[in-house]
Amino acid sequence: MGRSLCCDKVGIKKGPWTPEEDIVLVSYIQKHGPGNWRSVPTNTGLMRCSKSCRLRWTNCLRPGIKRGNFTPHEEGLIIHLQSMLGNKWAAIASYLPQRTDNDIKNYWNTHLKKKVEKNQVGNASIGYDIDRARNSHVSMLPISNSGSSTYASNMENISGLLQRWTRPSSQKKTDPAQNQDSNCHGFQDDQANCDKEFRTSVPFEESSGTTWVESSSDARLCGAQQHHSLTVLENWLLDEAVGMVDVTGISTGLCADGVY
DNA sequence: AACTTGCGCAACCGCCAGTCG
DNA sequence: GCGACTGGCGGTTGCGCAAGT
Repeated sequence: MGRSLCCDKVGIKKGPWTPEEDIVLVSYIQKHGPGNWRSVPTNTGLMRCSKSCRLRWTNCLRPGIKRGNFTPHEEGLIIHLQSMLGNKWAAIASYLPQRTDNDIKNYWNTHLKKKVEKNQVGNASIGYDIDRARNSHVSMLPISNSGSSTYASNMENISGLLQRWTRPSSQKKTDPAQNQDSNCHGFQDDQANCDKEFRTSVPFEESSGTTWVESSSDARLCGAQQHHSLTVLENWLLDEAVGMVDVTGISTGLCADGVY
């Protein structure tokens, strides 16, 4: 159409995100919520295009993302869904709320595609009841609503996740059943795997007091920098919570009601 | 120990659909 | 109805690391 792409603008930074950039982005979204990505670079001072910010958030920083190996159930589900839906990764990802479409796409391209081609994993007997899978996430997934809506981008999901995210740590510790529901997608077999995930709570300062923000810490950040980023981010958040750090004037914290 | 190869995955690119004025 | 614009999606690239030689 002749218009320039956002990423073509002069001064737009590309490449891997730094921990500092992650902090700024997370802080902003904590405060304003995801969405209106166009305003994110402007309001945060990040030298990134809006698309890059959205991608970083949805693929790496948003709460509830599960990292690590795919379980046999997840694997089977992806194969089954791929055979049914084709390369509709966003649609497939809606059945695996802990996984991003990018993760699923990468896993398919690097593992499952070869497996299927070699018939190491048969199409038959995957054993998944798709309706059951869908219903198990009915409160989180927008599948039946609009075709363009996906898990990763759905405001209800984000706010829902953050509502769980902001559960006081004391409640979390004393209510294991609730612990499971947010990050496990309903299959009992997978719950065992979810239980293995190491989870932490990071305190956030909030206008009305301290909110405990929980996140799955197995690998919330991405790539080789993830461990470093995680450490820096958590340390910063801890420091921020006690007023030791002030980065770019952006205060961390959730909206008063804990929802965007 | 040095080099090569393959893999995993974050990030980018380009297109499309939806929305708004 | 139309064009501008934004957000979302799928395909692809390229970097970093681990395994192999």
